[in-house]
Amino acid sequence: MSQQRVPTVRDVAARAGVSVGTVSKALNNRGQLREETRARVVAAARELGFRPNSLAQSLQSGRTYTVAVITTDRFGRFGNPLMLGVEDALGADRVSVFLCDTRDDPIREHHHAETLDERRVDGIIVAGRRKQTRAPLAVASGVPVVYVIAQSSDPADFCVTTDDIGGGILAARHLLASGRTRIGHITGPERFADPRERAAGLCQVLDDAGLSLAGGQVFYGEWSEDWGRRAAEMLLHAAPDTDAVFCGSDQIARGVVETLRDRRLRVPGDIAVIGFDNWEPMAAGCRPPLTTVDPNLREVGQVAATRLLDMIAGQPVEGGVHTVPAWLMLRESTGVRLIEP
Amino acid sequence: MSQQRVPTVRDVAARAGVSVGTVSKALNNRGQLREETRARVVAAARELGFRPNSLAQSLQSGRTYTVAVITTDRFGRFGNPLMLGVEDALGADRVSVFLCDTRDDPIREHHHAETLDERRVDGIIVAGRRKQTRAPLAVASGVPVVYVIAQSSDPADFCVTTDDIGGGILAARHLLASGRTRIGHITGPERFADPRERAAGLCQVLDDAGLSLAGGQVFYGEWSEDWGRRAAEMLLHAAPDTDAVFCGSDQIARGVVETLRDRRLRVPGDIAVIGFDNWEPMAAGCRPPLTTVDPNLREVGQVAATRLLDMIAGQPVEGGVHTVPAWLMLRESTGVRLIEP
DNA sequence: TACGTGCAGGAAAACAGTTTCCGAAGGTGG
DNA sequence: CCACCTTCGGAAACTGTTTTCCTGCACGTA
Repeated sequence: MSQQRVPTVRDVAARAGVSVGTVSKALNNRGQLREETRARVVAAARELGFRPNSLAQSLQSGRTYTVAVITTDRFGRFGNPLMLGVEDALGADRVSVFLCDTRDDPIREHHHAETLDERRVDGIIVAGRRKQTRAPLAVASGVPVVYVIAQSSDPADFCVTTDDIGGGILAARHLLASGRTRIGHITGPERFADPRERAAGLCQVLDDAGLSLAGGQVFYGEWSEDWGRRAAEMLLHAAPDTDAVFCGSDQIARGVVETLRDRRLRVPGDIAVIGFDNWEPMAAGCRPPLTTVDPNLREVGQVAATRLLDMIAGQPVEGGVHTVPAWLMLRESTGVRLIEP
Repeated sequence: MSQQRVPTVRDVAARAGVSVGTVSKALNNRGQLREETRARVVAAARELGFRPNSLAQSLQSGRTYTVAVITTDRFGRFGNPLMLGVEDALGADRVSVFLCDTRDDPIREHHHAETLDERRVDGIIVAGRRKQTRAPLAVASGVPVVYVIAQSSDPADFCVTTDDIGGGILAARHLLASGRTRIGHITGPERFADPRERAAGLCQVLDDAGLSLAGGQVFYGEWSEDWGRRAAEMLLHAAPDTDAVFCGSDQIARGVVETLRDRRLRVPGDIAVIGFDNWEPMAAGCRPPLTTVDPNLREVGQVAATRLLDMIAGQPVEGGVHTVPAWLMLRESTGVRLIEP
């Protein structure tokens, strides 16, 4: 095994016949050096395969060019587009990211916070799975923290999250615009803020249009296909003339569509169905493919990372909650209604 | 903003009335110190909220306690259980993980490799999305690298991957044991090794049992529900008496199940269906819930990380491919066959 | 010839720890 | 009473890099 020691500035200096300080200057385009000297140093560095030790650099500069993402939701699918957005913003700056999964365990979170403290990360993104208020991350004062989806209980903290009310409005307007008027809503647990906000957005639009919810209530339940199937039965029982269902997730929507098919109801011919999440494999694999509200998690991640970078750069970022607008992914499940079924 | 400087050993030393060397010894249980002195230092450190700068520690020790995971498959779902396994193994050792997404771009990969080189990570896990042979990661000699799923073209490298042949065998045996004999196979693209191996496992068991593939061929196609739907039609057309379908993914299986239902064929009553991946929301949300082969990605991640830790610790790890056995997640789609349909 | 001036590059001090070596007490035995 | 050993803790070197200061040296001018 060629266990040769990795070369340092000293090795480069020796090979180029200069001092270490000169090597640093040459490699970083600093100071006053003859072009010939600079070239000689660069050549020596290349020949040795020299890579500056970033630990030493960070120790000296106080910047590590690392950011951590602390998440409770790795397993879940939400983390993926989010991370993509984060990397979009961070990658440009040569910032590396530590991924820390707390598995919803406060002890693990604390443990990670300590470690990150010691590693002197430049900033931290705390990503929750749900919209809720949480205690601020216990971390050394001075390290910028941005909260994502779940917000900090400290109003001075900056938080970026999805616009669920807006998503509900978007879905509602779209259904109305497609000529639907008897709209039902099947969604997740009432104890979570996300489904409540989506429902609020929907109801607001319905109110404005002088309409009311098909079935007379929001069907709160679970985030599962099975709940979608069961709730669809309930909804159709309560309001057989329903002509659209807004679902709180694509999974629920899949279940709803299945029940509708079992009942020989056509989608979108008889009933339009709209989902939430734009979880590609779920929504696109559905028959018919699902129109769905995309909460724009990638953008959420991008905004979070960008603002974090601002804070790291010392720009003042005022606290508060920044919401990223959702958008509508149009597919077939809300297509044109058949006039004569 | 309370921008107070973060405390260093020097601050702790001053407060405890000792020298910096003593602080280090006290905090790390090294050297010969009176218990009283040690306690005094520990108290001072706690009062100041002292956290040792791990950059300085690493610079000195040569170990960073960081590992990087370079992946082409973040967006995909495979990364999640894999990362879970990696963290299982790494977490115990206080090792932090850098997550690098190459997005399948060799330039990005190279760029990441350079950065990791400079960060002096202790080791690297290179995770591919598919079983294939790839060029070794271009990284400074000496840094241990473990390959996951995709293997290195250098036989001296260590690689851990899934057992797709074994998975196919598992599925086939299970179907046979449930009394099925006319088994079809619908799967992903033929150009990938994974689906070919799964098919090989299946065929091997069928051969041994003196059976042949329903429909006379493997139905290679795409990793989509839609392909599952279409291929199921083709299969039933070619072999109407098919009594089981082994699918190369849970998505395909969902499509197959849908076509079967459209055709009024009961699952598992008339036809058993078995998937691959054990992608929970897909498989469990299916009606009936899908029996499926779990490729054990979490275990793959664990093994990879554990061996990497071994390599970092200096233990010789011999190159070659280590495969992790798959297991069967039993749900309802392969339940007992109805004798009289 | 003496004296600024400016350029090129070296020496050394940071950064924040750990570790090795060494010396000063204090106690013990001859 | 003195030599010696142990115990405790300090001083300094070291990790690899950047940065500040400083010193030669060549050059131009008086």
